[in-house]
Amino acid sequence: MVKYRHDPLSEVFGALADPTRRAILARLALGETSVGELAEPFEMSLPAVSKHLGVLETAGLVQREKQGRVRRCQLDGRPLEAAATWIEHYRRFWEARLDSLARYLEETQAKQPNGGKKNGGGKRDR
Amino acid sequence: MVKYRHDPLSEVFGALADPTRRAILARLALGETSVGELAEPFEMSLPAVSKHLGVLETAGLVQREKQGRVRRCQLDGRPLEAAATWIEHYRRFWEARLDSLARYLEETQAKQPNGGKKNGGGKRDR
DNA sequence: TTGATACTTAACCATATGGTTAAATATAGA
DNA sequence: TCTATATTTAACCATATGGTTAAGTATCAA
Repeated sequence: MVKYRHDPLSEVFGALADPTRRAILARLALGETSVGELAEPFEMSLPAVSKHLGVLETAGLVQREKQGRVRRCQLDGRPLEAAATWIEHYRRFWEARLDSLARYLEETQAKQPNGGKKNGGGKRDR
Repeated sequence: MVKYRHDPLSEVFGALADPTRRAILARLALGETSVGELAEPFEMSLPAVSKHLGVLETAGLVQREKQGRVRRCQLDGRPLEAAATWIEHYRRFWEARLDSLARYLEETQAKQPNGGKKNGGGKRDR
């Protein structure tokens, strides 16, 4: 159907949306390794890990470099920056709305000495 | 095949891995709206938007609340926190490795007055 | 009660994703 | 040159995703 030309942000978030790939990044954060070494702790075939590496690579999070018959993989954290920026932006937005709600509640309480309760002494339904 | 019980982090990152859904969150950051209002700017059917909202809702990023025949949708930024924390962790790791590389290069340059070049005056191939 | 409005659910389709095994490729080493 | 090692590519499968249209449900309003 091809709805959008793969945008970088979607690729990065998509790459992070899998526990195996996050584990691979976790391992790679400790230092570079070969594909085989990387695949060893996982209960899946080597081709499966190789595919995950492919996803991480097209997202720009991993670089594979051929050294003899071994491929050394290393983390590239740069694409995480855009992702972090995006998240932080909306997180801040949301927190700002929370803050304004808190301010509103404080003001309401300041004006209504009963503690801000609406419908102060009325009957409650259950 | 069902490989893992949907973990929250994968759901959040998966929800963010689509431009339509990110646009929905962007709209919702400005304040709550109905589903119809939310769907209006998108070139897709209402059911499609409703499905996207479903994805965002199961990721905990959006809450839908029935008010009469209208559904008010609002952003919930809380799940973004875990996502931001995860990303920041690995970003820092990567930056730390960059820093230690930079330190290494500086040290190398300090010891080798030729500017840190290996193979100082030798022939270059190619 | 009847109809319009605001959605959601169902059924369907094409493509993507995540896995498998088997075969291909490239290089190191005997 | 032959063989073992490291990894990718190919072919395949089941399920997930992102979209569609059509039908269903709930509520407001005449």
